[in-house]
Amino acid sequence: MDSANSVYDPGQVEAKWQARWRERRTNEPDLDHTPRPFYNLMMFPYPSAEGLHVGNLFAFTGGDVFGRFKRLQGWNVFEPIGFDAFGIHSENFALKMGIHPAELIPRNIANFTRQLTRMGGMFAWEHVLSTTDPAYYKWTQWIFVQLFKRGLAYKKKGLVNWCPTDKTVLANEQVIAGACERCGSLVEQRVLEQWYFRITEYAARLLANLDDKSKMDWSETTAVAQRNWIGRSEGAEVRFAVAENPDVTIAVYTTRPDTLFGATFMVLAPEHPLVIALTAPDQRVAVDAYRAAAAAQDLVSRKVGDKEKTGVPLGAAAINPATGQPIPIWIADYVLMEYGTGAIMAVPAHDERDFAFATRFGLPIRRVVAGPGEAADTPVTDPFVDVDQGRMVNSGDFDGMVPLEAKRAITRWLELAGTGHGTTQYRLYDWCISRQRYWGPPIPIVYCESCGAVPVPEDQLPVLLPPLEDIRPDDSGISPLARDEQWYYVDCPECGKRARRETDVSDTFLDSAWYFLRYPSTDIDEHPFDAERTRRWLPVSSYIGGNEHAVLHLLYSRFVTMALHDAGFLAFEEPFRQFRAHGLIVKDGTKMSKSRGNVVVPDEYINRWGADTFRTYLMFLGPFQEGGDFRDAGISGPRRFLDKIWDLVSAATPGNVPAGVVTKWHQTKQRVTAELELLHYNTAIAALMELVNTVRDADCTDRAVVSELVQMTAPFAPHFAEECWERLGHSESVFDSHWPSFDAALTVESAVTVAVQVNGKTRGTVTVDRDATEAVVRAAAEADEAVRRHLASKTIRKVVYVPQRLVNFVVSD
RNA sequence: GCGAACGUGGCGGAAUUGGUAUACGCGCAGGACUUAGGAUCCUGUGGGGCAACCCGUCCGGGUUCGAGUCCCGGCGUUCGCACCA
Repeated sequence: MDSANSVYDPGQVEAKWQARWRERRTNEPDLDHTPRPFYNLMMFPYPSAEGLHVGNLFAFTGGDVFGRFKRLQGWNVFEPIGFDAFGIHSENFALKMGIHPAELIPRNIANFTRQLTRMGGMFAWEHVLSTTDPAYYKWTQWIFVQLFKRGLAYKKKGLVNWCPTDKTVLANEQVIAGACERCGSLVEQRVLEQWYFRITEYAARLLANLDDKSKMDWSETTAVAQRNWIGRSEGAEVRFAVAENPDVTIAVYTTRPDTLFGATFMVLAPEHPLVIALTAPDQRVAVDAYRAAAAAQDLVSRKVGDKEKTGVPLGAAAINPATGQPIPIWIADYVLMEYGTGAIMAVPAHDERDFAFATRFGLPIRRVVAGPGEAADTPVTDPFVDVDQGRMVNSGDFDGMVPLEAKRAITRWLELAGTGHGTTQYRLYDWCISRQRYWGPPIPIVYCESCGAVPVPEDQLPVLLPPLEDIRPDDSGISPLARDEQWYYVDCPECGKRARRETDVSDTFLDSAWYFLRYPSTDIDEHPFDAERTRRWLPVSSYIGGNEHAVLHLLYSRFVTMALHDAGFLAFEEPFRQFRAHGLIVKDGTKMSKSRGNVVVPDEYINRWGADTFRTYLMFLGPFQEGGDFRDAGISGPRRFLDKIWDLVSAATPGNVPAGVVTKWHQTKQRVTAELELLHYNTAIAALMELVNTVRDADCTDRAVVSELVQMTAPFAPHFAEECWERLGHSESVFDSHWPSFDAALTVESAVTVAVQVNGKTRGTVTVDRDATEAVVRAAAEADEAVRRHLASKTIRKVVYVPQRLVNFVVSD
């Protein structure tokens, strides 16, 4: 293989450099001393039995290209990887296979490790972690304890989402359109006692930081998704007195206090605590029946919109504080107990749902906003909802105002009258973290009859997951952990009396909400994250991952970081300085997934073409941040590109660079640098291909040009570049060289081609000196034959001249 | 229904502030070298026309000397969220 003319053999080259990187610890930065730390993070995978598919590889390659680029620019890049191996996904698969997850997961991790190594990722394997490792989940439990101590973890009995297939509770975020995100089963409502994290307390800060560019520079699509999820809305809480008993008031939340005069009835959620007391005797039977039906209903039919409205009157009334008139009180399942106050003032004239309800049950409709072309007495056929348009009507002193103005005025009036106040609501719910399953970190709490719920002391962590044989969940709502009596009973850490353990495990999303804090400190046992390492490496410099985690993982990670910041453990409150969402690789028009049966396994492609060609191909097939359709049709293109560079390396000699090549060379360096910074990998590769074409057309074999071509190709084809670099006579890794710099003066071409238009239509081009004057360009343009034809017998009215771009003759007959 | 993104050759996709539409790659056609080539190299490749030229970025309008790009109105695709008051 020392012949200069040898053929590029990816299998051999890749094996050689993977071994050498490991031996020389090429990808292991010195975490304690590096002067220019750059923390390059990508979302760690869940180690499934099927292994990595092309979609996963696309994401990891994109992250790796960025890390390698940064390293060539002189940063000390730390690019860790790990495994998110706890959770229902792993457990269900293990149950299906009849293999214990503790046995199955290490096998899968071994396979993932093989694949991730093979793709040539610049991973710092000495810092690999798995969330299932007691040395890791000890600290997951520690975080729970810290939140508990600060009152941010609490237990409450409440309505929860119960998945009848997975037999566990789900967070609201894990329920998609009323079905389990994982298995698709319809989710039921159950009343259970669960652990929650008080993320709602952070809603305002989580929202505000999204706009603080000094703390976080994120893809706008991701920020938008988080804003929507947090769901801030401004409105007012209004207290309505009950007509039959004015001492009792019912609070409602509305975003439209301006429409107060139009509230013609009130609706309570069926679960509202005042329902029983307010129900008139003759309505008792109907109300009880409705409440029972609502409770039995699954959340899908309860929550999915567009179904016909149902409800029953309580036989009671409330006084509208604006009009002083009594309005009937109803219960209906379209009002949700979890949001606002669980009660609404219904304004059928200006709300779609209230309108549908009023129409169905013949309730009064009172217009209080007249839209364009409407008057105070125009019948309501379609609720008018715009707050920027229209005028208030039938609203006493507020008539004539624009709704937006009336909003403020009526809120002020409510405050003066003492019947309400302006308030802010969030859609975000507290994070339910209890899971009645086996495969997760046990929640570190002990229940003692004398001391209550006691957190397990730090020096007794981790609470090890007992090696149960039968891990199957059941319908009881109690975790399988309760079956291990030896584990279940424990002495109270405070008084020493016999007590029992919490048997729920925590949500997998807690495991992944802090893993980036652990990576730099995996070799340190005393702390979850070493203070000095954390100071040097965090917050994360660049995080690249899928947008499917925009509201789950990314929001939880922000919350945990913020809580640890407030507890004094971290100096920063936002964990990811920069986040970029990559696109999705689809196959035949749909997302690649096992259930759809369209998963493409990368191994066979790597066998045939080599990892470097495959990486380059994946990055070339479309814009990284948009993804694309996977088809293997074009893979030979990137391979030919590498072959051509290989030949150039074999032929490289010191020599002169032709003038035309010099310009292209420097332009390419400028372009590729800018494109990589923006993750525009496909156009960066196109630019490199153009340079190769130019160099070959000019028969240029100059060593300097070829060397820099190799350096710029290195992020995409790392093993290939290392081999070329060695063949060019270097003994150090190409990644310890430098990123090519360009000379701006040399990117400028001396001659420019200017388009010549007549009435905006291009009729020809002229090539002129770069600094040619307008007169010279115009003369050259007019000399062009085709242009002359179009100017003949016309009058030139105007000439538009854009230097170095075009000259346009505006003519008429 | 609400929100976001998008619509360019046979295909994947390029196109600073509006300024030569189709870069780069695949595919295809012709040629060279070859016993052979699914290897490599060269040439061509948006549609129509012998040509001058005409038509072309989902459709219809508009602004402009000039629109893939900006504005208005449609149609279509994809992805989120879905009775949140």
